[in-house]
Amino acid sequence: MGNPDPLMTALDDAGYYATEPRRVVAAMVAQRESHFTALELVGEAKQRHLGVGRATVFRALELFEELGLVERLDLPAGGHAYVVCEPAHHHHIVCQRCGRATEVDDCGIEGVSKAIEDRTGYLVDSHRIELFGLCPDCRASQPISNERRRRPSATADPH
Amino acid sequence: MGNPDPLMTALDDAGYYATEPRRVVAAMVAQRESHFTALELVGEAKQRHLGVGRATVFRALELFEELGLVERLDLPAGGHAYVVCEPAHHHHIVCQRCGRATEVDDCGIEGVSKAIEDRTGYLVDSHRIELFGLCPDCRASQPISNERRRRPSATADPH
DNA sequence: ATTTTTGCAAATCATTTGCATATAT
DNA sequence: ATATATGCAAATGATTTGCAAAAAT
Repeated sequence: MGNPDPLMTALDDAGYYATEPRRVVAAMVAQRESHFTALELVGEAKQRHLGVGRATVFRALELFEELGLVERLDLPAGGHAYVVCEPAHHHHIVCQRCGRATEVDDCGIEGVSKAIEDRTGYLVDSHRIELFGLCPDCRASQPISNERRRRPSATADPH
Repeated sequence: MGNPDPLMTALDDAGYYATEPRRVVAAMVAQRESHFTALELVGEAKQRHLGVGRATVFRALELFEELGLVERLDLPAGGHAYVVCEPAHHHHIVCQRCGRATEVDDCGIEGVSKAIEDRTGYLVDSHRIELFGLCPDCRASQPISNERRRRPSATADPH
C-alpha cells in the first residue's frame, strides 16, 4: 500500500517525515490548475477546515520548492506565486490571464547562457527565466490586436 | 545650466517634477556599484541626514523603474534589489558575490522566446531573464573548482 | 525513545497609504 | 495659482520565528 502521491513520495524519498499536514498541502497543491500563492492555500485550508496552519503551509511549500516539486515564480507585478513542476526542470511560461503555467524545455537557453558566459567573462551559476503571455485557450477566447499591451510611454501624461 | 544627471534628465523629459528629494535619490543610486535595496538607500539617507524619507525613496525608485532607469531584480534567495541600467534594455547578469550587474545584449534570447512561442502556442508578452554567477573579478579573487555549487541532493541528510 | 514537525501567536520585514504641508511648475 | 511631490506615522501584507505540544520514525 504505497503512496500514490508523487509529492509525498518525493518527500519520503528525501528522508522527510510524511506527515498529515504535508499530505494535505500536497493535495491542495496537486489540484491547482494555475499558479497559487501561499496565502491562497492558507485560506483554502481555513475554509475547508483542513486544520493546517499558516506556518505549516509556508514551511511545506518551502520544502517542496527545495525538492524541486514546486517552483516559486516572480510575477511581473511583483508578487509571488507557486506552480507545480517536474523536478529539476525549471522554465515556465505563465499565462497572464488564467495563470496556467506550462513547462518549457530548453529551446536554446543553454546555448544563450554559454554565449553570455563567453561574452561577459562571468561564470554563470544559475539563471531565472520566466516568460509571460497568453496561453492558447486565452488567446482564443480573448483575442487581442497585433499591438501588444504596452507600458505607458515616457511621453504620455505622467499622472 | 542644464541637468548633468541622466536620471534627472530622463525624469524631466518624461514630464515629472525635478525635485530635490528625487535628485538626492538619483545621486545615491548613481554612485552605487552593485545592486542595492530600497531600504539600503533609506538607511543611507538617514545616516547622511539627507532628509528624504522612506516613502519618498520607495516612490522615487518606483518611478525610476517605470522609466526604465533602474531595474528591480528578483534575487535567487527571494529578496529584491535594484540596479541602474540603460533604458529599455533589460537583461542582466548579476554577481552572486559582489552584486555587480552587467547588462547583457540579446545573445539569442529573442530567438529563444520565438521558439517557445512556436512550440507552446502561447503569445509571449514579456519575459524575465536574469543570470547569476561570478563576475570576472570575483572569479579571479575567489577561484572555485570545476564543480559548481550544487543544491543539497535529494538523498543527502535532510537536516 | 528520539527526532522532526506542528500550530499558535507574536515578531519581523518590506512596502504602501492617508493626509496636511511644502515645492515645482 | 495649480498640480504634483514630500514626510511622517500608521496600516498593510507577506513571511518567519519561538516554543511547548503532537506526531512520525
